Parts: sequence; structure tokens; C-alpha cells
Amino acid sequence: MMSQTAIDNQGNHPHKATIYDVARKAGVGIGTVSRVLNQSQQVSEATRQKVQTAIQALEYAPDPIARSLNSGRTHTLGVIVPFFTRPFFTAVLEGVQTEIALRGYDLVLYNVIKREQRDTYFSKVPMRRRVDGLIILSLPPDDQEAAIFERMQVPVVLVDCYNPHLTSVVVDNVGGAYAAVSHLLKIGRKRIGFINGIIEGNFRFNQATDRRTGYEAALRDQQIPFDATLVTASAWNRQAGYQAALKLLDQPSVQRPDAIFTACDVQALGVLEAVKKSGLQVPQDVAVMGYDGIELAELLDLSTIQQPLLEMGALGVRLLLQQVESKSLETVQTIQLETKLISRATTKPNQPTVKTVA
Amino acid sequence: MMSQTAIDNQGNHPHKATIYDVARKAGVGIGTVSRVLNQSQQVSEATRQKVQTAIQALEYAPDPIARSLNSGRTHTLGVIVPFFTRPFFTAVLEGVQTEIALRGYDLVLYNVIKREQRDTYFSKVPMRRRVDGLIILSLPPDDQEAAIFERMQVPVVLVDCYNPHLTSVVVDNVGGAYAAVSHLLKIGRKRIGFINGIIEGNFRFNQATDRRTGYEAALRDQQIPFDATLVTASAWNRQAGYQAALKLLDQPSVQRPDAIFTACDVQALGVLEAVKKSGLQVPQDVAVMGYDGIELAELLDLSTIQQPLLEMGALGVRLLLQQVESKSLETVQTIQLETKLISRATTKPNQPTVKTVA
DNA sequence: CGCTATTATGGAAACGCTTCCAAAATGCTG
DNA sequence: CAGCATTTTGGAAGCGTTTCCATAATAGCG
Repeated sequence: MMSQTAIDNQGNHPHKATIYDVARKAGVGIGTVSRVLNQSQQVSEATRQKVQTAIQALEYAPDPIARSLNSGRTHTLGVIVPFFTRPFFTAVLEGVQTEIALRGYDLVLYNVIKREQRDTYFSKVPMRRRVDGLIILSLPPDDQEAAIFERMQVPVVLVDCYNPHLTSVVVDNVGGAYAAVSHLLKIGRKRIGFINGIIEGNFRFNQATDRRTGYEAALRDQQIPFDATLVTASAWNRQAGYQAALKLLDQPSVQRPDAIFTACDVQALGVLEAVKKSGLQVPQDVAVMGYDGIELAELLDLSTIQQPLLEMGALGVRLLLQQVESKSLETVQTIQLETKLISRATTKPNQPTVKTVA
Repeated sequence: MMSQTAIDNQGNHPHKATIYDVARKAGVGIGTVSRVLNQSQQVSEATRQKVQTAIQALEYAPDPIARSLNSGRTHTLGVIVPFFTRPFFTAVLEGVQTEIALRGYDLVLYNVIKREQRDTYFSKVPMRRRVDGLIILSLPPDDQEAAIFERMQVPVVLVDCYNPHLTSVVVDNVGGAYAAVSHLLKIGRKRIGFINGIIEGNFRFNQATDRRTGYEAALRDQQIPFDATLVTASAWNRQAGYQAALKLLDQPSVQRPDAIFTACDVQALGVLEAVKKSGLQVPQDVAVMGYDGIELAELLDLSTIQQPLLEMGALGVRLLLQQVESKSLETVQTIQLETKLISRATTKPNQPTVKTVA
């Protein structure tokens, strides 16, 4: 088996055709074949036809590696993302993936679970010439790291995080939190609990501080005094949210919050459980408001601050390709996107006054 | 800080050192440098030291593209996965990702949403020499496609699907469904509804038929007659599961199922909603059993058939690298993993008889 | 129809490595 | 220390493209 005839085809010729084979078959030079491949305008129609025919006949496809070697371009973008299985990151990653595929690039996924991975990817990826550019999700580089990207000439776009030396797509977290808290006040809640997110694994997430700023600003604008006993923080997951909420709720009813706002939807899921566990009801006793707008929030009828998840990813890619394809890493820009408050069952006003639907 | 010596640095020397630079600096030939890089045993200790020093001094890192060009290896694996944002696929993908990273390979993600993408990836990816091997998730190639992989000499491992010509990791779906239905019968249910999955976008998912086989076998073994009105199918998502369940439940109570088993957990979420919507209770009126064992099932206290999600992915990668690194695509093997029944609140027996916890 | 301006074409050089072969260096033996 | 076996080394060739320059073909014009 695996026999081969004189010329070579038994249908199973594993020998991949090269540009030389095509040139020979078409009776032209390799330069001409290359020009046809690269849509150069400098080829006569007749020649183009001959070459195309030869390409078809040989099932020729140019080797991307050889191409990369002297173009210096890989047609691949890297994406560094923490915990890509978490709904928020998955959603943004989907936006990234879709846009990258749309533009005909390949996507290399670097997942970060531990601090060392973050550091390794930040320092190693730019060295290896594997990707034409890098999307970094929610993991702000420090200035020294940013300097490495610049020195290595690797185009980078940050999504959901910020560094003054790099182009970034951010979301108005202060505004989002402000809107969330304002909404809770508007539906008559007086004691707004807040479960912020904390830095896990020392990744330097900084979205948390913004959300806290928004929380405080909303209270201030309504002349509600800040009460430290209503504020806590937990890891960005359900169990931690659950625990934090139990702690907030475990107080005499006058002290207890009548609403809880969390830094992310996943924490809010834990809050929902905790409220039930405490023998209380959502939203009658405690209104709950999440942040992010993951799909699950809709499923559980959770009010939330919707971030433009897909758009963040897609826009990041567009900005990155702009840099990649124009070789201009000069213009650092920061684009801020807005959030949208989505009011669902967990923040229904207490008195169903106007429930008369005509 | 970041100071460097005379020869060339203004701190920002974007010129990447090549193997020639290293050779010159170390006063040896490029062959020797290459041998040091590749841990060849043929280098004297003294020379190795000189070369290492030069490498450090120049911050030299070999260009992976140039390496690939003549080794023919990219140190990259491709993963073709449908709807990677869906919990089941995300979980398996996580297993894949972790194992790939562990082995020091890069992972290129090909996401499939539409039939054309599937076809494009199946035919184009093997041609472009971009990846050393391919993991295909839940998308069984037909024989012609399998032949292309063979002809192009691309190592492939299928995960959660099957083709006789390719190595694959499958799960005992018949057994899983059998266990699920048996369990529902054991807790006293008589009329087991079944919402199977249907082929979406014509991807040739075939897990559905297996699950149906298991369903029927379990009934047969308990001498329960098969009732076609209890069986239906829907797309693998929540809304479709919801609709399908409403249809099953919209019958006089003697005809109505007292348990519903779904082909995946996400459908089961829809079922939970539908039961509530119908004014019935889980598990008193209708027990619910999902399939997959995604994280969300635990959150909602949904009984399910747990698939070894991470392990499927990781094992797939291990099998693939075995092929890649030994160049032996000869030994096609099929490994079948088992499922585990997880009983939670949605299949609690009706009479809490033995609730006496000692 | 001859001459120049333009367009089309061929193929060497370069991209940065690995591999291989011949040559140099070293070690060993009697 | 001559002679041979072994280890170490240098560097040319090759991987499959693109790019660039020189040359060939064609067109345009008086």
C-alpha cells in the first residue's frame, strides 16, 4: 500500500505542491505565480488564467509558514484572557473570536488561571514572533510590561482594563455602578448593601475600585450617608458572593440591607441563594442587582447592569487590526463604552401599584 | 534601570538578534549555536557556556517561524468546536486548553456556528500547515472528510463523536441515558417524558440517537411500554427545551409525564421553567433529569448525568500529542469513558420516608 | 516602422532556522 | 609519537515564500 506511480498520483499523493510545481506546470516563473497569489495588478489576464488552472490541478495552497518567514506576519492574533470559562469572559471572548474569524485571522488562546501564567504570557508572547498582535482582557499590564510591548513592536489592545501607554477599550464602570445604586434608591430602598469584587490571584483587576466609586457617588448625590457595615467584598464567584451576602444579612432587620448590589452577576447568584437561605424574599425584603449582563442573568430574571460584552471584544479586535495592518502603533487611544441598566424581577418595586395592565 | 552595555543599545533596539549574531558574539559557527539550542549532546561544555553567555547577552530567542519552516512543526494544535460559549463545550474546551498549555503547545480556536464554517474548517485547516494536529469536538466528519485528514497527514482526534477511521474519545451515551431513566423509574415515576436533542444547523451531532437508545432500553428492561406521546425533541438550548416541555405537560394529568429526561442540562433548565409555568412542582409533580453535568446544574440543584468533561478534553489532547510526536497515525483507537449519575433536588423521591438522618 | 514608455515576466536573494557532511580537534593505543 | 577512532565544529544547502531588479514583451507615437 501507499504505492505511487511514475508521475505520482494514485489519489493519495501526500507530497504538497510548492510554488515551483505550479510555476513549472503553468510554464511561468515563480515570481509570476506569487503575483497571482497576491492579487498583484501586474499580471496579464492570459497568464493569470494559466496559473489559476495549474493551481487548481495541483490543489496548491501556499504554505503560511513560508509566507510568514519573510513577511514577518502570521495572520494570527493572540488573546490573553483570565478564566475564559467564566460567563463574562466567555462572552467578551465570543465577541473577539467572531470578529477575528470575520477578518480571516486565526486566534490563539492564552488562558490565565494563575499569576505566573499572566507574567509568562506577558513576557514571552511578544518575544516569540507567533502573533501579529495581542488582545488582553481584563489584565492591566504595569508600565514596565507596557514598555516591553512597545520595545518588541507588538501591537496590543487592552479590553476592559487600562494602561496609559496602550490602546484600550473600557467600560464606564463608575457610571454603571452609579446607575445601579440610583435605581435601587429610586425603587425606594434605603440601605443599599454592596458586595464588591476582590483581587483574586493578584491579577490587578481594577474594575472593582471604579464600581465602588460609582456606588459612593450615587449615595452622596441622594444625601444618603455612607455606612461601612453595608459594604464588603468577595471573590468574583458564586460561593464567595453567597458567603458575603449571608454576612450582610445576618443583622437585626433595621440594620440589614434592603437591597444588595454586587460587582458581578455571578456574585449576585450567590446573593439570591443567601437571601433564600436567610428566609427572606427577593425583591420584597431584599432587592438584588448584579453587574455584567451575562446570559444567566436573564435566565434567573436578575436585574443587572448590561455591559456591551460582544461589542467590547469586537471593537478591541478592530482597533488591533488597525494597528497591525497600518504598522502604526503611534496613536494610543482609549474608547469608553456605556452600560445599560436592565430592570428585572429582582428589583421590582415593592408595591405592585400599577400592575393593572389596562 | 534596564541599563545595557556599549555595542548597540539605546535601550530600544527593535532589531531582534538572529542565530548569526549569537554565533559571531560567541565566536563559534551557527551550527554550534543550533546544537546548543537543541540540547544536542555533541557540544563540549566549554563551548556550550560561551554560547549560553552570548544568548543571554543578546536576549536571543529563536524564531519559531523559521524553526517551523524546515521542521514542518508548528508546536500548535487546532481545536474545532461548535458554539464554544455553551457550557458543555466550554467545559470540554477547558480540559483541552489546560492540557495543551501544560504540554507547551499553542491552541488555535476554530469556532463553528454555521454549517459552512464546519465545512470550511474541515477542508481548509488541513491544507494550511498551521497546526500539528487537530482536536474536533462533537462534530463527526464523514468518511470523505476523514479521508482528507488521512491524505493530508494531519493527526486528528475526535472528542465526543465518532468515525471509524479516526482516533476518538467518546462517552457511553447509551449507558448514561439508561442510568437516567432507570433512576427515574426507581424513584417511582411511571411516565418518563424524554426531550431529545435535534440536529441544529445540520452538524450531524449523533449523540442524540444514543441517548434515545438508552431511554428505550431502560423502559424495555422494566417492561414499561414505549409511549410515543412522551417523546419529543428540541434544539439544544433553553428556549427550545421550554417549548418542548410545555407541549409534553399540556395534557390531562393521567397522560402527562411525571418525569422528564432531557438530552442536555440546558434543555432541562427550560423544562424547570415550563413546569413552574404550568403550575406544577418539581419534583412532586414532575421530576427532572438533565444530561452533561455542567456547573449550572449544580447551581440549580438539577439531577443530571455527569460526563467527564475536563477529562474528555485532556485525554483527547494526550492521544493527539501521542500521534503528533510519534508521527504514527496508524493506530486508530476509540476510548469510551463512563458517566456518573448525580441525584439532586429535581429527582428527590416523592415520599421523604427515610429523612431521619439518625 | 523605429524609438521610447510602459507593462509583464523570470529568477536571485533573503527571511532564520535545522541538518548534514566534511574537516578539524582531540583522545587513545601500542 | 605515529596512526587511527572518536568527538567537536563550521558552514552550505534547503525549507517555501515574497521582493526586488533586470530583462523581455507590448503599446504608443510621430
